[in-house]
Amino acid sequence: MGLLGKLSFKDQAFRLREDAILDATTRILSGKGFDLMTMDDVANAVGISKPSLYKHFKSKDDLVGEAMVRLIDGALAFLADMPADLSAKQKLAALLEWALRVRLEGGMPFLPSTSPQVREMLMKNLKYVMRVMKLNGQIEKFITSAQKAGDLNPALPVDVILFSYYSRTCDPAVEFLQLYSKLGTDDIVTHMLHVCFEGLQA
Amino acid sequence: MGLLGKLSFKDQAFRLREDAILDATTRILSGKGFDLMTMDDVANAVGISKPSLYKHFKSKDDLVGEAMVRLIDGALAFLADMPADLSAKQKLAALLEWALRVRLEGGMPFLPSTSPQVREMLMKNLKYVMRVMKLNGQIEKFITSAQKAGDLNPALPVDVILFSYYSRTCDPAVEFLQLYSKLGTDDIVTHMLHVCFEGLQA
DNA sequence: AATAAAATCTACTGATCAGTAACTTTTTTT
DNA sequence: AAAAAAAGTTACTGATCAGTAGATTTTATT
Repeated sequence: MGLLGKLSFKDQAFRLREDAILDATTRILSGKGFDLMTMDDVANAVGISKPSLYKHFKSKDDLVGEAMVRLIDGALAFLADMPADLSAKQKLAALLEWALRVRLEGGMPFLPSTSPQVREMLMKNLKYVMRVMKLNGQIEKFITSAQKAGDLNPALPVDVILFSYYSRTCDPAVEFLQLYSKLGTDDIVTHMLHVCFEGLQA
Repeated sequence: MGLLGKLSFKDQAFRLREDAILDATTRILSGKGFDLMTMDDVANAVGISKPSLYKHFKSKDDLVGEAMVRLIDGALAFLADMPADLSAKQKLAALLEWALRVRLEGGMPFLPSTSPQVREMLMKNLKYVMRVMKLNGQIEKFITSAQKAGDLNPALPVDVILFSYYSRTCDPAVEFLQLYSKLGTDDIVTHMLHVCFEGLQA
């Protein structure tokens, strides 16, 4: 065991701490957003000093970028594990449900921020950009397949469906229903899926 | 004319400047959001010094509150001017279209922010709260009427429709389509209206 | 056990920002 | 025309924050 065992344990502790930092970051980001989140918030939430964060991440931007990368990796993993026999529309619905449940448990959306500043920051993060392009590619493929299969409206441009779909993954109605209505998680998810695909009309 | 005329002109100049401040605030809020908007930003945009803003508004919160009040007054005025013969669903569609066009011209959404900090700030502004309640009341009335008329899905809770509807007035897909697609304003509006009421399905 | 290296922390720096004090300019009043 | 008041500005204050320097503690090595 000797030397190698001790080194491996130390690496594991480092990674565990890094995960704790990313978990805390995710929670604080979803509650406060990028601009109001401070490095002291994150450090306090983990129970370490702020400069210790810099052992793991070069800067606040780096930290947030990694948290976003982890989130998108989660979505990509979810897609990779999806049963192959689902239709493209069912896959889109399953991913939307996954994203909604992540959010209802305190996670955060993976739509690129509408804030130009945050978007610009994330666009400098190659790891993030590559993952977003991969995820986009997959979702676009589902959309065009579902349009061909007659499950999604073929008269709507792919862009319109893509951006609307992303927007439904972080629909603020979710937060409002959670805060102000008596609906439980399952009902919220069910209604949100319905509104996304069927709209509001009768 | 004498004294009264001069006073009235001075008051008018004061109000013109106040409107210019609110216009600048609206533009900057829609681009940067509340947290990143600074009083210096607003002052520079108007062409006056920062302390001069405090002749009109007590604080940053007061300024932003008034900008939001003005926006909701705009929506209420739009509703008041609506032809009486439109169905409830048509009224909802017309208001959504109005809101989307305001946003496409650089204005900002009137959905209460999902940021707890901004929400809390606005909840302290009685002028704002009263107007939101009035607007909510009217929109809820349209929703229940449209459900009864069979135009909106009666199986969806009013809350779900209300919050989803509000969310569609500030759908981030609009910004993304504006930035990244070749669609013009009218097409964006048309598609967004369609997605809101009919959803994404075929 | 003593020393060196690594890790973590407290205290600090420089930049930013809301709001204010003091100064200057403009307008009004006498 | 001179004085007073009002309006507007420059310069300032205190608080906050990302990131860092130096001090302290912990761990590893001899």
